[in-house]
Amino acid sequence: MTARRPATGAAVLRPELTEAVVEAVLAELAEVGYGRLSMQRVAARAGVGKSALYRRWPGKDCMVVDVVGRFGVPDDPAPDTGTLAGDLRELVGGMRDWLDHPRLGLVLPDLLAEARRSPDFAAAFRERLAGPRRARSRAVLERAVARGELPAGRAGGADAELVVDVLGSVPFWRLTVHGAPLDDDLADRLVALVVRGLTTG
Amino acid sequence: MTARRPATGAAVLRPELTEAVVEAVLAELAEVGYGRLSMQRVAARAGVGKSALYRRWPGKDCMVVDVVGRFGVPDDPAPDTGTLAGDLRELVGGMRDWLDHPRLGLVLPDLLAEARRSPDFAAAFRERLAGPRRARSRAVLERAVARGELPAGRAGGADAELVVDVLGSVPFWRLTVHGAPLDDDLADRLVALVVRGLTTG
Amino acid sequence: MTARRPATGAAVLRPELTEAVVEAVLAELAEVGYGRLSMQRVAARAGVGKSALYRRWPGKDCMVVDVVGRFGVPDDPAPDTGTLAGDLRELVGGMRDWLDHPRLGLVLPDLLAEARRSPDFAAAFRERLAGPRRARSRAVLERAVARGELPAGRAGGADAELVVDVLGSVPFWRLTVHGAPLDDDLADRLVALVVRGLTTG
Amino acid sequence: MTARRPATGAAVLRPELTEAVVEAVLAELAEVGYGRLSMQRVAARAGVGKSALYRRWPGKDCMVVDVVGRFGVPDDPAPDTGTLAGDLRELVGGMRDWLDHPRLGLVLPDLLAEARRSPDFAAAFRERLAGPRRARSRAVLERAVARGELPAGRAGGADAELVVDVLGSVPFWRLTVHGAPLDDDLADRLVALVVRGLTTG
DNA sequence: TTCTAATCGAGACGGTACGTCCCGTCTTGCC
DNA sequence: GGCAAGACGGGACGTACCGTCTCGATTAGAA
Repeated sequence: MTARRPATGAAVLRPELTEAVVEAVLAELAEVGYGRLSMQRVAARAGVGKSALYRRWPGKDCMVVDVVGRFGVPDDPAPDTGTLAGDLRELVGGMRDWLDHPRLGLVLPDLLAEARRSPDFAAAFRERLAGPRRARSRAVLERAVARGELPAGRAGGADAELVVDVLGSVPFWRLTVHGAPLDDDLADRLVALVVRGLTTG
Repeated sequence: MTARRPATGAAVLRPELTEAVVEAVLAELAEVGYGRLSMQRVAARAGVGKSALYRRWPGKDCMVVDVVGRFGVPDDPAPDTGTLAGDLRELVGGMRDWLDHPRLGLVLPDLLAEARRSPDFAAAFRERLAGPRRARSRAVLERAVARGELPAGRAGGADAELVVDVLGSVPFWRLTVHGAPLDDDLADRLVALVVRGLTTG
Repeated sequence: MTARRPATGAAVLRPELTEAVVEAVLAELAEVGYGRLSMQRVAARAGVGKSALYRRWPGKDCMVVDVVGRFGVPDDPAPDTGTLAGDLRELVGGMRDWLDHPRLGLVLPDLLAEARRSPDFAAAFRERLAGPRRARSRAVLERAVARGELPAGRAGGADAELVVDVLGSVPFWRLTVHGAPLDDDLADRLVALVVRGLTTG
Repeated sequence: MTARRPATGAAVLRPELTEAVVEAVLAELAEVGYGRLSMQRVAARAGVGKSALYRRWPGKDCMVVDVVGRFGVPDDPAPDTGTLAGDLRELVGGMRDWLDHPRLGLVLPDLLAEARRSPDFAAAFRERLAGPRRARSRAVLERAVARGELPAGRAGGADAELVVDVLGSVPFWRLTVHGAPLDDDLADRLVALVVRGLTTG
């Protein structure tokens, strides 16, 4: 589920071709989705031969995971606005924007569907895409405990896990089931609900 | 205003064949998913000709939506355990069991992915599958308001919408992203989080 | 290879439907030919149900042979102009006109092709179509012998057989291989050639 | 001005596959004829994929014309026995043998029928099959004129055209309408008839 | 510099599925 | 029982891709 490396230094896969292919894969994914993505069309769109694709990846699955993996992880560190609510708002907003991205947004549901069936795919997905985002959310919660905003017991363990899921799943669900991204009002209400849920009782 | 009768002669689609096809579609969906589902395999599995399929549905998309729609709506009414927490636990558990169903569970992510791209598909999905489930959740919240467990202002409007999303999306997210269904402990914690979020502040 | 007759007199095949079907068969044959003729289209064109066709004939082959047989035999007797050359001109002209008929002309090559493969078809073809025309030609030759225009020995036996073939095959060949009917000049030359061939030596 | 070479890379249609397909087409044509010839059966019989067929020809029509065209032209030059009658006997015998060929013989009527309806087909048929054979017949007649056996005026123009038709059409007609090839006696009589027709008057 | 080995495009290869059309049979309900 | 309407299983059509494989041309490191 990852890119091949050349065996010896004799002739190296030309990186500009790889880039062209990556661009083409993203464009095709956005337009027709994973299921209807065709290696032939990707190759044609990138202006390369089919063999250039199969030389880099063993198949469609791996190619897509690898390509999407290159663009899924946010480069910036976890938000730090000084308050839990502020940080959560940032997280939810970031998730929403990622999902609504004109290129990547349409792809995530495809990947989830594929992951539900293929364990390899699921593992790659968790490692490359879900994992890094979850780590950012955890960091926010831990910082809130450190600041004393949250009781350590509740936010540190299973509840943290749960909140991480809520922050990821609700923006996804709104976009997919309702066909429109989570608006600012609902995002604020979601953050407020979670904060109240974590800090009371 | 009744169902249209043919002018003369009978030639009605034989219902036992429709049932056989529906069974075959579910089985194929569970095994290979929507993307790799093949009409000819469905026909062969059901022991019918391909034309029997195309006589009933104009294509793969419609067939799958229709077939899944027949099994997506729970027959039983909204749970009524007497307490909001109890009702929510029922809802979350029902959602989890539906998603984890050996036949339907594997299909939902496929449908979401398809819905994200095709507006027709999305509309059918919302009407046949998402809508009825959301109505059940709303009924639970309204009953809690009627019982005085929830303040009317909060549970009636946008917050209710939000909670309905949380109840649906988290079980889905656990199963899809983590590859394992929401366990009882997490389900309880989710319900508790939501109840605290709704009743405090 | 012939039409079915009703077993008993209880309910009789309605003759006006038969006529409509025959018309439709001829029209379809002229337009698309035997190979691409479809029972469905014939039934639709005739405004009847498919079962009306299969109730009258066991299949496509028989239906076409029967229909064409109804129109292939010239009603008028063998020509009698008083001279062999005149009679032959009439025969060749009649053959040419029949082959060039807007409805039947396009069908004969289809029937020949079918006959080459199916002995039943060939027998029906010979009996219904080829036989009557050959009889007319033979009558002309016999009359020429009776008039003393031809020596009995030559025109009576194998040579007559041969001439009958020449008179039928050449107009067919011109039309089919050259795509244009035998013109008057060539028809005259053909007759002259045959007459010289028969009367000299 | 040589054959065009591909810009880069090879990927040339493998000739041994073409040969296998040609063999399969001939075999299927002989067995079931043009109308019932099926591309998938041809492919299966040749042991190739269907796409190998469509890569070579755009459809059934073209494939059959091309395949038959490869085998329709006699390699040997026009016969030259020294006498007109001898040459004509050779021509008629050759035509009869070609039509009675276990593979090609059954196909010609199919082709004629198709040609009668499709001008493209007819043109291909005339160019590839009929044309070369007619040229051979014409050469024989011209040689007879050169030898002084025939008067130039008669054999050179329209009468030659006619004789060429007679020589082709009669063997075809016997085989197709009577179901049996022209026997030697009738062939001799036909030649005699034509020679008398050409040399007298 | 020459040799050599891998990459490059192009595309043929055997397959599989698509959705459409038609086959000949069979069933149903009206006349 | 004739009849229309049309569902039924089957099968061929021509198209689009799949993943593999084979070409000749190009290119770049190792000898």
